[in-house]
Amino acid sequence: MRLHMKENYQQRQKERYHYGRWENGGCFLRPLQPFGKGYSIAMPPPNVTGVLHMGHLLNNTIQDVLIRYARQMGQCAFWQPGTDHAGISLQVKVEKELQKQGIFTKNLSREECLRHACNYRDAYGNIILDQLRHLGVSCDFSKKVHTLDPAYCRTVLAGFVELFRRGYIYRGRRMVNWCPVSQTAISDEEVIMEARRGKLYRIRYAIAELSGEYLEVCTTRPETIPGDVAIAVHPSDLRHRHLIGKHVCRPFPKKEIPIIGDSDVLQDFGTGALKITPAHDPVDFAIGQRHSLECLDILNGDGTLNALAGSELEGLSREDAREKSVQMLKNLGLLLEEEDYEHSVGISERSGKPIEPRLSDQWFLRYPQVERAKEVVRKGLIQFFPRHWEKTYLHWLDGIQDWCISRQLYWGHRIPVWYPKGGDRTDVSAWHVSVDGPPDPENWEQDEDVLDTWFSSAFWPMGTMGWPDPIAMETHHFQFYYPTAVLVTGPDIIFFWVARMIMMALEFLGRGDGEDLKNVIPFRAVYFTGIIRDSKGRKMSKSLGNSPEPLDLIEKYGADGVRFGLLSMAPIGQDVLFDEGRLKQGRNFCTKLWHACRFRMLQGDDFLPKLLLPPQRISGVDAAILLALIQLCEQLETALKNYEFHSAVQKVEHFFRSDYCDWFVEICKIRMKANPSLRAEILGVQDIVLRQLLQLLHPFTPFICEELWQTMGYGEGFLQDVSLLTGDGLKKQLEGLADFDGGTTAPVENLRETVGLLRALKASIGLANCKDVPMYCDGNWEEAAAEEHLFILKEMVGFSTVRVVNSLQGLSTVLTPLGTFAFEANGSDVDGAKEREKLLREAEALRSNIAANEKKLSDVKFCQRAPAEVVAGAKSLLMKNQKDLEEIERILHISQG
RNA sequence: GGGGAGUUAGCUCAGUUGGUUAGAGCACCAGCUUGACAUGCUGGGGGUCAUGGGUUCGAGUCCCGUACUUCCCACCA
Repeated sequence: MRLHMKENYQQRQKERYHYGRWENGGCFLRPLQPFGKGYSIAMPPPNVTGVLHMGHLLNNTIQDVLIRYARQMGQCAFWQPGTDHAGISLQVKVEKELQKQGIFTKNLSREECLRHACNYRDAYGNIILDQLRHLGVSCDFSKKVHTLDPAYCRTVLAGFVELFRRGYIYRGRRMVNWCPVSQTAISDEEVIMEARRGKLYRIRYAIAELSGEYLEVCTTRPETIPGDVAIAVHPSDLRHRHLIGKHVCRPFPKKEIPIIGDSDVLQDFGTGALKITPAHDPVDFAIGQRHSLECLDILNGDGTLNALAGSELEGLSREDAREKSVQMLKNLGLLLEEEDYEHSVGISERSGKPIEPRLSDQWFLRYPQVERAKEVVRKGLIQFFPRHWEKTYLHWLDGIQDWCISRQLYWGHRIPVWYPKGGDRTDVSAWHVSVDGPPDPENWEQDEDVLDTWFSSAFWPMGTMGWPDPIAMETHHFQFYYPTAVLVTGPDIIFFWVARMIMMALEFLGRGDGEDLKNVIPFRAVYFTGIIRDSKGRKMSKSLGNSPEPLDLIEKYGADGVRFGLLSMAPIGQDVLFDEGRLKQGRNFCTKLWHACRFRMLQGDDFLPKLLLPPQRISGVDAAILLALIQLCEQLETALKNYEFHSAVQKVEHFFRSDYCDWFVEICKIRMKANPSLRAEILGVQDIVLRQLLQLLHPFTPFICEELWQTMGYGEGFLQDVSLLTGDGLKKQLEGLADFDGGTTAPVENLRETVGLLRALKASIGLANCKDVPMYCDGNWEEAAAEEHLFILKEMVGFSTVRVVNSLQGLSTVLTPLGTFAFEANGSDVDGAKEREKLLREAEALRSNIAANEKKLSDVKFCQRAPAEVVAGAKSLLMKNQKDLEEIERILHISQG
């Protein structure tokens, strides 16, 4: 009969309830009066256009774990949330949206465009943060910062102005990556090289001075022929060098162009001759510069060909123009061959279309503080977890190129540079560069470009804390909370973001060395999460449809379950193969935790542990579980210190399930039944464990812990505010409260091992469910230990009595740390033959181990060179094996009769 | 082309400075409605630690080579 109705934990209902309580209770607020030590994390601001994905869940779970743990450890914890205006990404989305309504932004003024974009941002911008609430994030929403907030804009512009003044920012006409779809320049990091299948065309140009002779050239881009201004060959190329100085006829538009010699041309590629289109290829551009060649730009901003390409190609897209020019070459008899050719093409990360190298006027940043940025990481001032990302970081900084920071968009921080109205824009001395603009704006025109989104993000940790405004820095407690403790992000933005934040902080917050640097760096550690992939290892993406909906998962498994599951599958240093089964395990863990607490409560209110009184003397299984608990605390401290969340979660789950529930609680039931007077003491120990467990688990599964903390009555107020004892602290506390036998747990371990061995024996001979069978022994067991634990053994294993007999012959026998025991088999092994075989195998294994160990110990080198404890270990193992073997031989001898 | 990471049970991964007989979870098989929990319990099978050398008394662990996987960077028209 069941005493109680089945009951289950109403997970999502409780989660919603507690999140509301926390927010209303101000749990997440940055402490008003900072005290002690500050611990802050700046959340990587999600894009306002973003959709919550699995990466956000993992990333924010980790940050939440860290910030909650810091709170428990009594630190002033502040988690700064925010959103990123998302530059191109938002502008593209707004324009698509407007197009549906028949509105085209090219017909609108900049102000009107901005208004639409702001509306869009305001409508969708907070969705993702709101979604994150379901996960239980404890960031201080009242301090939320958006990258286009007025205050943050001042940060960004001040950064620009100062970098300009210091000579790091300049304007120049350079070859940049042009996205013809978004019609803006993009940075090198936003270009993804992709292998694309195309054709390599072998074509020939007639040599003007030598009628009937041709120079052959290979190209993948025949549509750029109108932009050709020369053909280059290697000056020492015997096939071609006599042609240098002569000319070829460009077929369309018809023109004679020179043949030049340049050693950048690869002799062994294609025909060894390279057509030079300086406006549309970086290598060609460089060659063109060297030879003072004209730059013939035949493309419009949208990627179509312009009038310079000639009337036949003008207006065509790049793709159409390629087809057309191939046809034209064919017609002219100049196309010799086309072969399939796979080569890598630069693709715009945003539009997915090939970028176009384009010469244009742009703003560039020469990175400041490159060497010191390397140094702070190399010297461990900023620690990377996992460490190997250091190499990627350092390598990138080694080959760093100037960064094109201007974008031809309206959505973003507009470049704070003004030119005299109608004046010459190239005259730098006439420019006005300031955060607030010129006092007489009517006489000036502001630069049209905006800054790359990542430029604004580079100031995130300092900007959110008020930099550079001294008053704002004061109110944000910059001194107290900066630098942030840790940055939690993906390794894919190590260049985009991590490196740039470090350089900006070093540039602006001080130039000191040594100790000073500790207050300058933007974060003391960077934890790189893995990228979440599907079970087949593919990146999760919308197009593949392999990404589960995060909110559905939270509905299904609860926020606690999702958090626990995600952490358990996220080992340090590797990508995460997503497995929904883990989330289920997470939920199951929570359910079991709830039931374990429920069991405690069902023992009666009179024992409800307001005071947590342990027994006067703690020993035996009580001491063992408490020691394991202390050890668990220590393991968690280490794991969290090293950002080993995977290991933390695994350790706590193992302790709870295996040590506490399956072993300790089951024994408690037996002890309480056998000796009701021990009830209060036993439950007291359970309370100590459960209370500590709820605290330990709070960072990982905050909701259920809060719920149980309240129902169990373990403390007043919010769980997060109760200071968490370290393993050492807990040990001291226990020693202070009771006579705590923290000594050897060997007897309990022996008991546990014996239980396991006897259960296995019973199962293997078909007695798993028989509890009324006698257990036999022939008198050689360690009675003292057995007596103390006999009733536990009886119930845990399931036997009626111990029958001492003269011989174990014909019985199924097993060696245990507490002695040799036997059962009378049921059906499958009536004469004990099966177990005898097992014993024979065991004896065999023991003999070979003994032989190996004897050999080892007789080896003089081993005894001399191995450490003493290893030698001693081998000796004691040898002895144990010999003893076990003797015992088995004795049993086998007896049982063979 | 340069660099990183990896290869341990069917799957996902642990495995501390080299030291007893290599672990966990999932999956699988068998048994169990047991007074918290079947979202559970008990038991079980399953690994030549990718491969070839080397160092060592001793190698999953350290060194060198090879193969494969994967990521990043650069890029030849």
